[in-house]
Amino acid sequence: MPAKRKSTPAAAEHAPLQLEHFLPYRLSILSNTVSQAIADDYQSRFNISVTEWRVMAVLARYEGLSAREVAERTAMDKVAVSRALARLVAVGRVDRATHRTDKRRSVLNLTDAGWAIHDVVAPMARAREREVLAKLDAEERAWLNRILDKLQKAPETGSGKRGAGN
Amino acid sequence: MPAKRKSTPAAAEHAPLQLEHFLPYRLSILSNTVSQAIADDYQSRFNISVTEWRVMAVLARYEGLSAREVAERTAMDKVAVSRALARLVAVGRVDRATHRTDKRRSVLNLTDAGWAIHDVVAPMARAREREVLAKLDAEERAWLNRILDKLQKAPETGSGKRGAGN
DNA sequence: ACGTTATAGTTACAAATGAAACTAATTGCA
DNA sequence: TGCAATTAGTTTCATTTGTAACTATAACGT
Repeated sequence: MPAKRKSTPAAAEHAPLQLEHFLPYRLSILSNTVSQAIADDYQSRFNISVTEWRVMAVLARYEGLSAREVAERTAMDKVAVSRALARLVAVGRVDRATHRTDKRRSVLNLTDAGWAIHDVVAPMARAREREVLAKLDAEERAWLNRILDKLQKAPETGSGKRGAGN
Repeated sequence: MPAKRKSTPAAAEHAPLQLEHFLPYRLSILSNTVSQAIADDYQSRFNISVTEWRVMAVLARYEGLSAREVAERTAMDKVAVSRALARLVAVGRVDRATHRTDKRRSVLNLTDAGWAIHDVVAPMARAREREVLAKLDAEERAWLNRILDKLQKAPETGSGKRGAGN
């Protein structure tokens, strides 16, 4: 053991992680960068959060969903969905009715105002995605798709919590 | 326009996003799944957060950093680092001294207790990463690396906030 | 030397998030 | 029927996080 250890590139006996090559860390940075870039676009303009936008996005695709179904399709938990919906209904972007035969369930739809926002934000989001993907060539994009599919599959039998983290 | 619109796969005129094919969304899910899987390991056992772990990881690699340098290397903002350090110092996992010539700066190092935890957690984290990567073959892993490098480069000239989101 | 500006880090407050408890309606089944 | 167990959704409370303001020290320009 060296008597005097120099400051900067240290501590080899402990095999420290190199964060910059560590997959979870890199994914986290990338995911945040990309999501933020998109959110910056609409957050200021429409005062809408990522959570809210995701709810609107699924309601645009599937009309008349219940809150639970929204939660499933957004990979958010039901409390987060409940809160997002409360705000969206309050500002008149989503219409909430009660299911005819099951009075526990709500029946959710975008209002005209909701659609109007959707029709601005969705193309913006797509454009941003395109910008990001433009850094890759066609072959790389194909591999990325394939890799994401494989990584998302088979959540390794065990424990734990899942889900989107806005 | 159809007089009666069926409920489920709706609203084509509005070109809604398909979240499940939307890159930012997929990255977010994947990143959270992977980070959570690892965090589950150490969070319960050592009562340590992702933020704290990242700080410890860079201090393991570079001794004597200042808080600002830790922030740079973890891609976290300085407030988050300050808070993580406060806890780490409080529980005796990090030692904080003051820089000789610049009394604003702190000089941070893992304590023995900090190293002990590091030496358990780092191999666990690496093992989890290996589990995730085991879903890919060697070729896919190579592409993934290359793709992540390219995506992380050139944060598209513009605006915005960056950073890791624990 | 001295005031201005910049930098390191912390604190205070508001908003977002997560976990658990809770209400209400529905289902299953004895 | 009638009651225990489920399911949908909300509320409450504690914790976390983000933003801005703040303190202290150092650097810069004259």
